[in-house]
Amino acid sequence: MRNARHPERNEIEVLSVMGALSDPIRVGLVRVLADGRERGWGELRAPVAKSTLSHHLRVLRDAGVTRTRQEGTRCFVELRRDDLDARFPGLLAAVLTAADAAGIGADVGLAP
Amino acid sequence: MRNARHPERNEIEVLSVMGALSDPIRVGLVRVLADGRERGWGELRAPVAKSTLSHHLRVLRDAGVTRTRQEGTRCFVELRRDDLDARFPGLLAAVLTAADAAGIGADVGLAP
DNA sequence: TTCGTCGTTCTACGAACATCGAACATCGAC
DNA sequence: GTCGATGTTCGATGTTCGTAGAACGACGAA
Repeated sequence: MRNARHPERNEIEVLSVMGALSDPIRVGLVRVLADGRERGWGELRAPVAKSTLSHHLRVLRDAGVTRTRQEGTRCFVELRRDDLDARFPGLLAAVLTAADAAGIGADVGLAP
Repeated sequence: MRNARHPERNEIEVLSVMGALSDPIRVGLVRVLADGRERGWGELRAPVAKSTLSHHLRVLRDAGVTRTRQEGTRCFVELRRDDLDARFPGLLAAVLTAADAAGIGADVGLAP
């Protein structure tokens, strides 16, 4: 959003990323974004209130996991895969594989 | 830990592991154990009270990150590297590399 | 301008967490 | 049996987290 603080690639901290990826909703969001496509905020579906979804997206953004871009009145979210892979090689892939196998965050998805 | 519950390899959950590895003290403990050697409880040094250290070791154990063995009145702790690598390939290595580079948990060590 | 949409922020609350000191249980040594 | 060492557990405390609803600010459309 407006005061969005996206950490630079070399400012991304592993503890923050681990913390961000220890919640099922947030892992679900990452899974949805894992195809590399940018998604509109309103496209995202999660079993939580709007304010809670905003909170989770903020945690991901602050940790450096996602990037949020504002365009007019709406936002687009994207996974910072390149930055994460460069900084923590193998981490994202490991989490995605495990989450996929366990079905974690399966209740997070996209609008029909 | 007489009632120590060590999850089986296939019971280890990625969210629990991520949560366990999102605290600097616990990451420091994992770094100390990363050489694969089993360590005595009393050998471990961390800037927290004994009860707090016990708590952190329990979190790691419950998550399946470490294994605790009791021998008489003392305990020995060990990293479950094989199980973690088998279940979440690349995860532990990624975290250890990042933690090492950032000096996370550097205040955790071994008795002289 | 007025209205409605979009997403954030504020406020609040219960749950979970990190922390400590004290009390406890267990075991080996004397 | 008694003592000391070793970890765990309990109780308390302050903090952080996940959650929701309400209010807000920014923008586009009518």
